[in-house]
Amino acid sequence: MVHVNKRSGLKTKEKVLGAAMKVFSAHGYQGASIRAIAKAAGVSVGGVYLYFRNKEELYLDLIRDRVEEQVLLTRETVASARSPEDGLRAFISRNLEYGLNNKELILINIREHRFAFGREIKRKFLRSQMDMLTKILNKGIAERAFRACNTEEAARIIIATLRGVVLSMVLEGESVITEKGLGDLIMQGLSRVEKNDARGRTGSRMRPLRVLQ
Amino acid sequence: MVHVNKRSGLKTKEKVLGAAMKVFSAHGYQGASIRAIAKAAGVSVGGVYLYFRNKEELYLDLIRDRVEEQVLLTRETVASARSPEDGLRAFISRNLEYGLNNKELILINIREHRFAFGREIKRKFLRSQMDMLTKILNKGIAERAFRACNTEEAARIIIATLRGVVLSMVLEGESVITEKGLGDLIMQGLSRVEKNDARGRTGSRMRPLRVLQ
Amino acid sequence: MVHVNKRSGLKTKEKVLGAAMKVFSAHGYQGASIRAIAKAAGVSVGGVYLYFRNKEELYLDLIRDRVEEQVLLTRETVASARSPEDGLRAFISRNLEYGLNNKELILINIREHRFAFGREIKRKFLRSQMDMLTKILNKGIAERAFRACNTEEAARIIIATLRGVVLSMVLEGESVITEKGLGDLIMQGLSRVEKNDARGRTGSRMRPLRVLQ
Amino acid sequence: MVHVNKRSGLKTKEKVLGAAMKVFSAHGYQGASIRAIAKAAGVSVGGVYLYFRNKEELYLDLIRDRVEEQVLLTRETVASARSPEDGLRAFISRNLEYGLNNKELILINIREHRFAFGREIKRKFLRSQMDMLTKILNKGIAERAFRACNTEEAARIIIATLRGVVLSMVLEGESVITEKGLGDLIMQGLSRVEKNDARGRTGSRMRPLRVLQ
DNA sequence: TATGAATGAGGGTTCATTCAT
DNA sequence: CATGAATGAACCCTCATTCAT
Repeated sequence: MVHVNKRSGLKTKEKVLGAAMKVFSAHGYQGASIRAIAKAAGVSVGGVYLYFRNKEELYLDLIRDRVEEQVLLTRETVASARSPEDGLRAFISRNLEYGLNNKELILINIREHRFAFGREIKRKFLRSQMDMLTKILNKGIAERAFRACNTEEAARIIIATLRGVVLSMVLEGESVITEKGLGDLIMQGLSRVEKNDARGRTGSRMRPLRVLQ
Repeated sequence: MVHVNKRSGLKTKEKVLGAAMKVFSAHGYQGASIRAIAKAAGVSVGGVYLYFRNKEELYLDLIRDRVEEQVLLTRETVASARSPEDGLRAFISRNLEYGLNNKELILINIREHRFAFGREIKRKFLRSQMDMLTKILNKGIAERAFRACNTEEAARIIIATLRGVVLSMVLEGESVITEKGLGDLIMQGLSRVEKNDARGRTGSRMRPLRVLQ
Repeated sequence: MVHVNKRSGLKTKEKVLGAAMKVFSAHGYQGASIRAIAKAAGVSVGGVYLYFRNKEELYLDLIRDRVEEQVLLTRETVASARSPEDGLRAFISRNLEYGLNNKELILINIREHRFAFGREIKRKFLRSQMDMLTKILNKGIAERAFRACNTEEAARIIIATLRGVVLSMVLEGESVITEKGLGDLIMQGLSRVEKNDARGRTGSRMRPLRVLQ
Repeated sequence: MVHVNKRSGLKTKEKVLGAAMKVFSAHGYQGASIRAIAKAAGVSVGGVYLYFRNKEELYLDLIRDRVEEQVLLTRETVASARSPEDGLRAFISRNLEYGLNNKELILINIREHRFAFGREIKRKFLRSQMDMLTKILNKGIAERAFRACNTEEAARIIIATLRGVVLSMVLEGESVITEKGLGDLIMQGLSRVEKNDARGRTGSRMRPLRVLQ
């Protein structure tokens, strides 16, 4: 049962990575025990340490691969878009798809935010996402497909929204939100009134935020 | 024989709750040790167990209080809105404010999602939020202030968006997103084209999501 | 069984120290497990860590106390000697006695020599021994009780001899060597020939040491 | 089917023994890992087990060889001495030399004294040393070169002294002690007074040892 | 012969929980 | 009510040993 195939080394490493993904996402970094990961992988405890120097490195290996893959896929998807709107929809679509296919990773990323060791990877990922998105928005505004707005802010909001939606899907098993509904809301908003009324909104109540301390 | 207000009983419990909030949010559920919480509260280890049966119950007490408070505040805020749009903006505002004032709780809630014991509380909270929001949306559509749409879906998206935005603020120290920018995007969307074109969007590329397995 | 007495804290610490002495000397630093020490002390594993931050500190605490005690006792013993010869015999006597009463410590000290953390303590101990001894020797030579010799070297040899003898007693359960026999040999040597023949020895074969490399 | 000298079998065994000596002496028995020994020997982990059933046996093989060699060398050296005093000096010289050339072994022998498996080897070694020495002493006394004394005790003391001196050299990097100084002290002692005063010493203070328990 | 991936017992250490005081 | 010493299971990690190749 030990000689899965001649490259059993690689096989084991992958088994461990797969199990780690499951266990990390289910119990968090701290809550995940190497024992549990090893058991889930059908490997001995020592076996895990054959391929990863320690728990931290196993965790890092895990997220690094997935994040890089996602960056590449998104870039490629967006590049083949025919128009800014198409690009934005593709961006949304790709992110939703990615989130649904990597639920565990989403959770891990959010839950372990305080770990210095994962920070760098996440920062780079966020920056790459922001870059793609602002490019799309700027192009859309230039082509008069999108209304003028603070593209930095809009990009942030869209990314945050995607994160929130994916999170809902992961945490609550959300099934109501559709790709189209989300795209439509981001494109058209809720308001029924004619566009070009940027002034109008100021009329509504705008309570200042009260942040304690 | 409970001496509720002998100046000591309640006091200690509150000291512990306050300390627990700090420690849980700083180190996560697993990373927080009872010892650390007790020390932060200026109480003995045993003292903690005088008011909470165990770590889990302490955690539950913690989130229950805050969640209930938030539900009440939101309800009240929304109730005093003069129009659906006002109500929606107030809802957004209140949630952002709450998130900023309860960063730790946000994190804890997301990070410890796997705990069966927290599920119920969160479910009730989500339902209450959804109820308020769909009411606002339905009223807005009826009053022809909002365009027709799947209110259930829209409400979910808005709640997810708020969660995502708060998360960005907490995790990345996000400072670009403003309450107005967020409100505007939700109200008007990005598109510059005239409204009343619900059919139009279909023209854009709509890749079906590929979800693995 | 937990409340040995009101100062059970101190009691436990001492139980652990006693057990540690036994286990460390029996199995060496590396070979001694905290589990074994705890068991020998009749204490739980966690109990050990209540009084010592870690294994290293436990070990250090152990040797520090004993070494200091020995230094003081020796100093006192030597101080009350009436003559250099008396002083030397007292020094020898005290060291033998100490060695026999602290067999474990002797072993530990020798066996764990490579540990940086014990070095300082031992160095200070050796220096204090050397100081006392050279003082005795110098005085003896000045008083013409001892023959002229390199006191530094002689002191070293005597200390080494004591260490070797104690070691024999500890390792082989040596019982042939007596305090008197040892003292006599150090005082008079083996030779039957008259003294004042420092030149004579050169006659004997003196092969130079061949140290490899 | 043992292929003793197929240029490989013996070679590997020796490489391992050499590496083991280095690693054992540097880290002690417990601190030495088979992995480290294998690496130092340029051999695979499994390769070690081809020639030694386990760690213990590797250790035993190691000390056995060296000890036997030392016994032979000493015997030979002593045999060629022209007088008892020459023989004693040669014995001392040989032991010092051996100690300096086998520092690791010295340490290992002392540190791992608890191993039942090493006991026998050491016992035989000690007996052989004692035999040689008492023979020299008895002959010296018979020839009236040495003063009358308990030869068993004197031999023990001398062996212990040699062990102590070598230990000092190994542990503290002792460089003060010379072969001549040591020989002189053993031959002549410290005392300046005329010899043939075996009765005299009784005058000095002779505190009885107080051994606890 | 020789390799090195794999195993799992055991190492040091932490921490939720209990309970005598 | 309050304390904190004590417990022991569980954590991460190492390493002697085995065995398919």
